[in-house]
Amino acid sequence: MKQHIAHRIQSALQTLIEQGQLPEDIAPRIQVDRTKDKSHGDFASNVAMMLAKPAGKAPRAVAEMLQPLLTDDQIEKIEIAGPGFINFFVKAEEKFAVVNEVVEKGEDFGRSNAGQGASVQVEFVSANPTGPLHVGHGRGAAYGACVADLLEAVGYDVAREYYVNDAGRQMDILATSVWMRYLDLCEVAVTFPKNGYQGDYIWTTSRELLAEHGEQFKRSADEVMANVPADEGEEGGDKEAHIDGLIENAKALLGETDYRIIHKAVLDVILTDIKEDLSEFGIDFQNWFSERSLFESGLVDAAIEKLQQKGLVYEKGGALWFKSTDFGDEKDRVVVRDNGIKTYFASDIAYHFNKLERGFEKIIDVWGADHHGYVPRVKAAMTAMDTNPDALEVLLVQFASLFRGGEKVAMSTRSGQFVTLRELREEVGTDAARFFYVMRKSEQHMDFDLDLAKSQSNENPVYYIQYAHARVSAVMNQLVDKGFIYDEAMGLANLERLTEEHEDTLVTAMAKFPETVNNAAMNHEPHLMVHYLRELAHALHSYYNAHAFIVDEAELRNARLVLVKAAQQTLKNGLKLLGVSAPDSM
RNA sequence: GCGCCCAUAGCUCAGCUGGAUAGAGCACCCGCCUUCUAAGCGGGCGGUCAGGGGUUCGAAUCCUCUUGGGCGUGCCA
Repeated sequence: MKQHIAHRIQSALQTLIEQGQLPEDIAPRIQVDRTKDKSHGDFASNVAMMLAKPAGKAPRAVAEMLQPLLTDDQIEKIEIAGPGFINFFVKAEEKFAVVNEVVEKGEDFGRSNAGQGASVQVEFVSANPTGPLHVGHGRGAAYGACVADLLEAVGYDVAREYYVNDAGRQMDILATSVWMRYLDLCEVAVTFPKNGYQGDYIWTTSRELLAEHGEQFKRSADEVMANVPADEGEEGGDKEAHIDGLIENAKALLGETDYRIIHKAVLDVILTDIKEDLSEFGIDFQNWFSERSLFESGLVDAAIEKLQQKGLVYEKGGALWFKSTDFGDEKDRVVVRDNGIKTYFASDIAYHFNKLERGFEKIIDVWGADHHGYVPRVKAAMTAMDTNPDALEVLLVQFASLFRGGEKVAMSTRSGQFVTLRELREEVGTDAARFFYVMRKSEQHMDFDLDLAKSQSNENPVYYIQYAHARVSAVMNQLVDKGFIYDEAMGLANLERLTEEHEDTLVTAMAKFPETVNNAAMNHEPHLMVHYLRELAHALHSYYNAHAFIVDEAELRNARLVLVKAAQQTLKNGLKLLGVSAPDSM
């Protein structure tokens, strides 16, 4: 409808230009908006005001020239109001046509082909596999999932990917932590390093290793501790040097093969847990991309080599630097450290190059906002690698703080003192968690109120929307109890019987759904869907309170029922996009 | 210091790419269940859109400065 009106205005302007009533060189952006106030009709355009100056006429005069040219069989009336707005009142039968559309399309209502099948990769969560996901990861997970689902709904070919940081020092610390626990189980007298990973999953893995491999990895305490610098807390101790010493010994004593078994064992345990956790959270990835695979397949070396050939790499202080300043970064960045270890950034160069090599037209990375400084250097690398940096869009998600009883829940990743995503789901439920995480604009800091998310009351916004959905189901049950049979065809044939104000409001809200999906998808803003659904639910609740649906007269009854069922379907489709269930009873 | 983000009702936040009288929810006050679920509905209270300047028919929205917060600024990931 919006586009239809825009076209009408376009052709009306053309006519006026041909008649010489408007200068030829005007090319306004035709803007048609939904009105906020019903007295302003259904749609309004500001073209007259935009054209006032170039046309050398008063806005209202321009509007009056346009008005007679805009009449249409879908428009009830056109008014000129305020400073020069042209207000369009759409005919009721046009407005109610959306009910037919919803009935026809069902769960596809709201979907479109705006993306035209373009392939998009959305990479999100990508938390280091060094432990279970915690609530901090939850927001990125929920947000990324919604962005991906929304893009899919508007016709993009979406691939969800989790980048597994399974290479590097943190993983070595993890593997060594497991080994130390394993040694403890073997009754070797070793002290667990201060910088090691705590947590049950470390013990679990070490027990599994012992069960499966016996004492294959057992070494004496003297061997394990040989030449290892003192740990923190001891005299002259340094926890970093200490753990690095242990890692070195672990690799030397166990050999590549056995060390890898432990490394892989703990990685498998953690990844399995993360996958299960996310799946229960309603999020499934098409691909889990291993950072290690980038090294093993030589892609990291190839990327560095490519930069070298282009003269974009130099050596300084024993390290290898990438001249990212040539591409707008603040300073050059190290890709290979003086100890020969490649940086995380080096694998990221290869990774982003590889993403585009795989044929994605657009790649989206969802990162924590604390990584925002990282964006320029990745884009610089993409340019240097002869790939288009504009193909990458980085979406930043601010942290969420948990509040319980009005108090901020203190969290630190140190020594397992954090609330896990699983605990959160168990405490507030998946629906509330998904909903709360995307309720706020992603780049906004947010306070996650546990008590509110948990509360089974009117204070909880999730229930408000779910309740509206359930209510319609309750009405349909009631219908059967009263001995009526729902007749959809009769309802659709009698939509003109729906003349109440509440019915107009409801149907108008429903008509906004497709554009809301499109808006939320294109702008990567799932919170728009949250706000929309609240509005739709409100329209339904108000209608419910004002009018009985199950009336004696069959035509009116079925017309009302088909309307509320369409509203229910719309609520369901919207909730689905947020990963929230649509219950039939509560 | 430099860079990025943010500031709207008592609280938590919307405000679509510049539009008409700045909106919700919660909290608070007043009403509505013999009628389809009251996890609901209706009404009320509540604002110098952080502050100054600018752009124009029109600014919460765009530009600029100030103030006040958050984050980043590693041969960490």
